[in-house]
Amino acid sequence: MVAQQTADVIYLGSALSLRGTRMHFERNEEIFGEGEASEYLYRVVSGAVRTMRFTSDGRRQILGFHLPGDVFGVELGASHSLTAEALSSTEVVVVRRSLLEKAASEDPKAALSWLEYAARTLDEMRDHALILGRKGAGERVAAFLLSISRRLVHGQDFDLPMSRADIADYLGLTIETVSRSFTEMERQCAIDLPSSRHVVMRNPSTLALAAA
Amino acid sequence: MVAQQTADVIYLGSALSLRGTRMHFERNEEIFGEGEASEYLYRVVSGAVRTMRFTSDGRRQILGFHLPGDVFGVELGASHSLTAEALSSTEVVVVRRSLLEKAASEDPKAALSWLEYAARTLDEMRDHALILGRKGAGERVAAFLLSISRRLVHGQDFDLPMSRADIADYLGLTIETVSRSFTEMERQCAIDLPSSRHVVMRNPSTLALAAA
DNA sequence: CGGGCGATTGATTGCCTTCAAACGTGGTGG
DNA sequence: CCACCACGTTTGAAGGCAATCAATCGCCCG
Repeated sequence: MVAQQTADVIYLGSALSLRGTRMHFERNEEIFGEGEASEYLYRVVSGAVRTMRFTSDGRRQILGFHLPGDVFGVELGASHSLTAEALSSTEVVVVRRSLLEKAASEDPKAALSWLEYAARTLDEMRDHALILGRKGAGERVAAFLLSISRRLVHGQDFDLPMSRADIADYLGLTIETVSRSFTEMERQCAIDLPSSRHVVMRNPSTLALAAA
Repeated sequence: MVAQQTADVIYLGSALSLRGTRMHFERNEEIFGEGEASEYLYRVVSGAVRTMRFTSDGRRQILGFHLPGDVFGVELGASHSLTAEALSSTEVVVVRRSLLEKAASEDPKAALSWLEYAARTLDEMRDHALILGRKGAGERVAAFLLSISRRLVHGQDFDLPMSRADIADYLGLTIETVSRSFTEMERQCAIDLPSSRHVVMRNPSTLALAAA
């Protein structure tokens, strides 16, 4: 089907698209590991992915969540600088890294599109550093919910693709603190939690205020 | 002098160099502000620079320190996404942004060099996010000292170009906690502090251990 | 010599973590 | 179909680490 093929493309920046093929990963399956040769870049079709880095003693910092439509795993160096795992059963499009390199080395527009993607990623990481360095637990969780709900576009309720542990490791908190923040926001009528993964945005402005 | 002119070049990545001119900034002087049109990119000749972002209520997160030789202020978008200030009397080379854009749009090698720079910056920011999200005060300060000493290349002692407040806002801590961490490391004979800005690395391996 | 600012040190508070237990839900096997 | 188990989540209690509040120190400059 044409529609199917249209979906199997990775758009990087505004002027670079690459045709790829489908792959599937199960929940918690590693897509690539830190230090591994980077053979492919990826786009999430369905499901979700976490990318992360570890301290020498095993503490985990999740650096990004990748939702349907998002591109991840793009490396300039020979090996991956992050580890990526599927949050749930996940469908991705993969494109050989060599195709990207070829396009970028032949066409400045392609290279600039790649750069566009890198710049956006960097900007997001800087915002995250601001959150990690200077915000309290409630502010972090509120900002997280706003960010995820915005990215999942739907109306005012959505399903979180990740566990409390994942959220905690993304926000530099513990599972318990994340859980308590959720409970507190429910008490303030900012959100509803009909189940632990399902969030209803009852009062986004309260949430925005809490995110400072 | 030829030597002087050689210094007035910004090297971005491995294959892109741009000739620029000198500018001078005083201590705490703003070099550019978040949201301002980005007209130039910069390289530190002498002195040092901090780049930072603020929360809506004014808390500051320093995202990077830029030491002699370092490039900063490179933007892809029309405006700066950070604020930059001189840490002390600072000499920089500035290059018009349009020159970079022209080079990158004409030559894929130039664009890839720019990308190389962006990728390195992103990688550093990810490491910093790991520190901010998952490390304790002592670990943060130890990692900071190791990083700065490595970048200042000299032997085993050096002058910190930034205040305790700057270090605190970089590491997501308070002035007092940074100060106490320094004192504690001195007590453990990992460093000496003949003055508050002068650090002697007495035992880098102890420091490396403390950085976990 | 005096003033001001940055750094250090001390005392106390408070937020988040840690430890612990109970709860709920989804999945499996009887 | 239901009982049971496992795992993720919530909730509670206690502790610890860094923040805050406060005072002193030391140094650079006028």
